[in-house]
This record gives sequence, structure tokens and C-alpha cells, in this order.
Amino acid sequence: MKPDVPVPAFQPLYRQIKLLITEGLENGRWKPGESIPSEQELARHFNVSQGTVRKAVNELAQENVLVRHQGRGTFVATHATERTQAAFLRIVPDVGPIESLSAELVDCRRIKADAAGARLLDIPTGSPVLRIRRVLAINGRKVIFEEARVPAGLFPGLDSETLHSHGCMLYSMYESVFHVRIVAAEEKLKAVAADADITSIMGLPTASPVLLTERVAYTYGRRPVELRRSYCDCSEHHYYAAITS
Amino acid sequence: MKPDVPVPAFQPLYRQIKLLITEGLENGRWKPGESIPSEQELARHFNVSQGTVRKAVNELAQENVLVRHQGRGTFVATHATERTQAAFLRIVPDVGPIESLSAELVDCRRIKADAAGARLLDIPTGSPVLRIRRVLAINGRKVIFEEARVPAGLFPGLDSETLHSHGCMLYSMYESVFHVRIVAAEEKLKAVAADADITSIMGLPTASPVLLTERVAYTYGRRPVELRRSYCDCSEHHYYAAITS
DNA sequence: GAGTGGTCTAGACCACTCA
DNA sequence: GAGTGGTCTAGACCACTCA
Repeated sequence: MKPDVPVPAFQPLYRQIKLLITEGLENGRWKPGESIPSEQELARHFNVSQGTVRKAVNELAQENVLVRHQGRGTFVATHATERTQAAFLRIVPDVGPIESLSAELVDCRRIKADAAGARLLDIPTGSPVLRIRRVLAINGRKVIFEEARVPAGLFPGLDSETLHSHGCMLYSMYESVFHVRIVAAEEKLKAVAADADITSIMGLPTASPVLLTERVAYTYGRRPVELRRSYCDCSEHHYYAAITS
Repeated sequence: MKPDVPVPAFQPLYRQIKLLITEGLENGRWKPGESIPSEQELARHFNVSQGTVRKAVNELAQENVLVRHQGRGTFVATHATERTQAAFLRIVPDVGPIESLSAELVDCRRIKADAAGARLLDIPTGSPVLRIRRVLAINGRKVIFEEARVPAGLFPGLDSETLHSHGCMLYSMYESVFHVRIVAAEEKLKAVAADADITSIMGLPTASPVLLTERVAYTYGRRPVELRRSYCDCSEHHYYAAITS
């Protein structure tokens, strides 16, 4: 019993089902925050057993693309809610929890992709890119200065006003306004001496050591859609990582 | 059908099986690098279905405590092989792969646990702790200075000679000599200015920014067994992290 | 009480490994 | 060819949610 839709060969059935579900997410068939059909329904629709659907959904849930709720259903993950707002933020206070998180826009400009950035974003060098710079405050204290770059083509009409009206929270705005959902990211961290721009914005002594994080963020299908450089003042905050392996 | 061994209540069967398997790993019933019994055998032994064993083993495999090999069996993960030697190292060169990794011992001393360290290691303040300091070189270049602290009681007789005879590779030595297997860790990262000790050992300019990583490493059952502070020269290397959520 | 996901079983067949 | 883990099915019952 195979689903009656063309799928790549040499894949276990449940991977094919996973791909089909991912396609439904990509093309907006099921939207962030909404529920997808029940396992039983999906099994009937794809003409496979519930166990096979379950295995596909489990993998997507583990990748935080879907969220399961026993008794309620399975939902498309979202950056829109308070709780999932900062799911990608790895900076935490040395003591105590994050009680508030706010962002202040520095500027938003249209620039041209340089060679390195274009390669990472998989777009032509020189194509239009939006550069968004902001300062993040944790519990009222300015901690992070960051610069994000995204292909302008994916975010038509994005400007300072769009940013202000969303409190300058990027991933929830990407998702709700432009239907671009961030599902994974890779980060490279370095300790560097802050340059004058950064020390003046953050109110730090000249050449303070700051934690530089370079991120590539991906949407469904591991397509890169954002580059980000963050500079974190580590005097009362740190980057948290858990290792299993 | 329940296993005929006392287990905590209110746990799904497969979690109870998982605990029983973990106990077998802890008490050395199955040793790192060895294979555990097949799913069929475990299912017979615990008197549950193969599917339930499979679910328990899957979770342990995902936590990198066990390693599955189709057609060969399921093996206890180990730090002893070349490939798994540096499974916890997150520092990589900015360009190119890690071709060689070597460690040079600075010193190994017996000290007393300070209050903060004792709390993290869950031992009494003032109890004996071994402090191991070493320099890690990646592709022949000194990149990381680090200091590890472990409860002396867990590592009887550990000294410079033990370290030298294992090339100063800690986790494989913990495992093969002292039967302490590291299975998980938490890390906090900060950018700091290097002090004189570090700049002289690493050959860096005064007060260079370095990446400080503070690690707590855990053995089975999430029992903390090592604290570590690493200082990384980030001029040609970075810390790599993947984010999913 | 109907519907959801979570657990558990039993059994089939497949892909891979190794003697 | 025997033994291993990997996939898939079908069906049962449970825990949780919500009207």
C-alpha cells in the first residue's frame, strides 16, 4: 500500500509520509499554530497504517516542526506565542530566569549581498538584502547587539514600520507577516574585542571582550533564509548549550 | 506482563525497561564497546514484547548511550575509539576539518573542593578533588587551555603517569581505567579577557579575548562527575552549535 | 462520550552482517 | 543461512481533553 502521490524512491514509507507532511507545511496547507489532521485521518488519506504516520509525525515533533498534545491533537509549531517567542535565544542571565525580553530597532536598510553572505543564503552576489540591526534587552538590561540579513525577495515591503509594529521580534514577524517559518539554525561562536560601534551602542569600555555568534537560520527543507551576527555582553549573561553524544 | 524485578510505579513499561538496561550499564554488566543482548533476548528476559524493548533502546540510542548497527547488534557507546574520542569537543577550525588532536599535561594536583564546585559535583565542601590542567592542540596548533576537576574518590590512584599513558585524553581514560562513562554535559560560554597565566601558556597578547567554557559533565543517571573550565583562542577556531527548536 | 495522542502486543517481511 | 536491527501492519487498551 503506497500513497497515491509521486514520491522519491528508496525511502522508507514513513520518510515519504514525512516529506508529504512537510510539503503541506511549506505550502501553507496547515499554518503555524493550527492543528494538522489526526493520525487516523492522515493514515486513511495516505493509505498507510497509523503506526507509519506516527513515526513520521514523531520525527517532525522531535525536530520541533510539529508539537503533539495528548488528547488535543498535533499542531504546527509557531514563534507567535509568548512561550515560543525566544526558542532560538541561547543567551541567559548568570542568575535568575528571563523575566522580560524586549528589542529596540537600530536601523533597517536595503543593501547588496556580499559574496560570502550570498553563498550562505544561496542567492546571487549583489542581489538585494535587508539588513536589520537591533539591540536586545533581557530583564530591562541591554545585552545583545545584532545584525540580521535576509533576502529582500522573501520579505516584500518589510521596513522599519513592520518591525515596530511587531516589537522588533523577528521570527514571529517573519512567520505571521511573510509566511517564512524558521525551524533550525547553526551557530558559530567566538570571543572577540568589541569595535567602537558596538561599545558605544552597548555602553561598554573600549575593546571589551564580547561573544560573537554567527547564525545561519533555516526554513523547511533546510533552506537558508537569514544570516545573523550577534554581539553579547557577557558580564552578567552567558550562552547555554547542552551536549548529548 | 510486567518484568519480574521491582521498578518505580507510574512509568510506562518501556521506561522501566530503559531504567533496567541503564542499571546494567552502570553496574558494568555490559561494558563500553561491547554489545548488549539482541532485542529478542531482552524481550524474553524482561517478559515484554520486542516493540517495547525497541522503544527503550531507541531512547538510549538517541541519548548516545547505546549505538545501533543494523545486522550486527546494539553496542554500549564508548570514548575509546578514534571516532568517538572527541565527541564532546565543540571547538573546530574556521577552515578545514580536525585532522589531529593532541593534549599536553600542564599539571595534576590534589586540592580541596571549594563551595561552588562541591555543590555542582554534589560532594561535601573541602573533600578531595583532582585538578587536571592541560593544553589541547588541534592540527598541531595550541588552541585550548583547560582545567578539569573531578572527585578524587571516583578516580583512585589517578596521577600524571596515568594521564601520560593515555595521551592525556580524559574521557577515554575515565572510562577504560576507572569505569566512569561520561554521557552528557552542560556548558556555559562567555567571552572574557585572558589573564596572565593563560596568555603565557597559549602565547597570546595580554588580555586577549578568549572563549571561556564552563562544563558540568554527567555519567549515567545524570550524576555530575567532572567540572571543566576551558579557555579557547578564537583567532582561527570557533565553537559550533546546532539549534533545533 | 467522542476524539485525540500514548503505550503495548504480535507477527510479517526486509536489509544488512558475518561465518 | 542464521541472526541482527529496521519497517510496517492491525488491533487493543489507556490517559487526556473538551463539549
